[in-house]
Amino acid sequence: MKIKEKTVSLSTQAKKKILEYIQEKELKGDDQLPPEAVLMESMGVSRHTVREALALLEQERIIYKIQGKGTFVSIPPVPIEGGLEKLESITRMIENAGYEPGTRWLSIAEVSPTQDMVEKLALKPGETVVTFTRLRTASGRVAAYCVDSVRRSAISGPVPLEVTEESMFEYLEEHCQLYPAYAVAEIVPTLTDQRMMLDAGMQKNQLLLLLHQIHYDRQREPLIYSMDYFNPELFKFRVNRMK
Amino acid sequence: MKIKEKTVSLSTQAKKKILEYIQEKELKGDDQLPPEAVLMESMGVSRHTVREALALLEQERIIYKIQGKGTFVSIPPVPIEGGLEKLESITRMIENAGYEPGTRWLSIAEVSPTQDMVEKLALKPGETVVTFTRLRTASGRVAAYCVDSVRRSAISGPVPLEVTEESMFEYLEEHCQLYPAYAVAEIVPTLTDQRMMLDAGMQKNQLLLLLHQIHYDRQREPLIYSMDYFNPELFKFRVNRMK
DNA sequence: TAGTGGTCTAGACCACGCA
DNA sequence: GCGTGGTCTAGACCACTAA
Repeated sequence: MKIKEKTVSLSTQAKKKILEYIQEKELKGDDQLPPEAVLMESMGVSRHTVREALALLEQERIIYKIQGKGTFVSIPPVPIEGGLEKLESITRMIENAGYEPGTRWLSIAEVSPTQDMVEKLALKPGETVVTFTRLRTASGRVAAYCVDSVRRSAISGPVPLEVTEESMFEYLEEHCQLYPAYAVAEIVPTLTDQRMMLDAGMQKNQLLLLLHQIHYDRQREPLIYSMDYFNPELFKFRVNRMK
Repeated sequence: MKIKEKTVSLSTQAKKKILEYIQEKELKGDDQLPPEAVLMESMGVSRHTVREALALLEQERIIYKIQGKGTFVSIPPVPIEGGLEKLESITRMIENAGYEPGTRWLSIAEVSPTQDMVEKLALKPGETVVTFTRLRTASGRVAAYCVDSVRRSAISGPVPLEVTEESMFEYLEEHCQLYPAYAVAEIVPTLTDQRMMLDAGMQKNQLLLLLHQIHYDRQREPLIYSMDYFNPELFKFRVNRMK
């Protein structure tokens, strides 16, 4: 049996070659790359393809261009780390921070939506939601208190008693055919509330960062309403801001 | 005297035409746009140009594409509001929130940098920084406590006694030829500290959102080290997260 | 004026979704 | 199999920078 061949586009290959070139020549910040015409020839591809490769590198801030002057290597020539603007599962966030992700399930229940949920998820009158409440841990320490809700109709069959997937995204993709593509997150500084203190044994008045998110699919359909309370002692939240 | 003619690219014109088409036909969410071949013909441009126009619209999430099916209008067909990932001056943020921006200057002083500043701004040994401390107000209410530092050598002449520009960015661009292009922001939930309570008359233990930012120019040179403490009662901090 | 990146054209073939 | 968007080529002219 053959594994599906992934054909890599020429522009992606070209991008890789340019990166290797930077490595080989040990180019540092503000060093100039060869002009597009030279890259075309040396890689045997068209200018369009070269420019696509350069566009990818520019997006990752590995290079920058100045019209009339040339293309240059950014300083330092390593990509900056991803920030919050990149949508990732909490599992991945915990892994990226260098911890071992864990989950303690607190409850899965079908409940009436709040007014805010009705609006944000565009629920029909009388429609209920299923709410998943979990405590996420990072190498054993309390990392986040997560409350995620999806419309009842998204889940076929009875409300599950347990979910084995570590990541909520994985569960929703595999069992509900929900494919979140982007999210709008509101960031709110907050303190532990009564419920969390009981559920998770957290301290009173501990500072938390609430990520109040609505996840949407490619067609901008709202899928998930989530309230994730993060422990700021374990996570740094970064955002890369561009003009 | 003639004002500089701004030639608008064909792809930008094409983008505008497509937007007008959506308006005219009153296309709603998930409605299909004409295929690229038709757009080429009706607008009299090449496929490349059409695709550039569509790429711009896709970036703004006004449309989405599915290979093999077509191009569709997003629901709702309005661009989502900008979030934190878009770098803006605090002045603009206050204006966008619908308030009247104001500034109370607290101090401008040449000081020794902290160790963190030396690292983040890549300061030479012995180099000092100039720190601007301001209280920003929104229609009279306390909006943010801002502490911005730049390397001493960036400011020609003596340390200014006052700055008239409302926006720090404007001041730095016009007087120091510093052009911030992007910033890396760390988001930290925090409480009012002693200094702020004295300076700004804030309450003890009031929740704040600290945006700890380093601003860089196009060449990735660090320019500004800033610590902005925002009043979360006045601002919602949004981040648009993409997969 | 020479050299660079920015925009645009015309045409080709490929990969995917669907009937 | 057809129609869609995705990728790629070859070639042209424009706009900006610096000598």
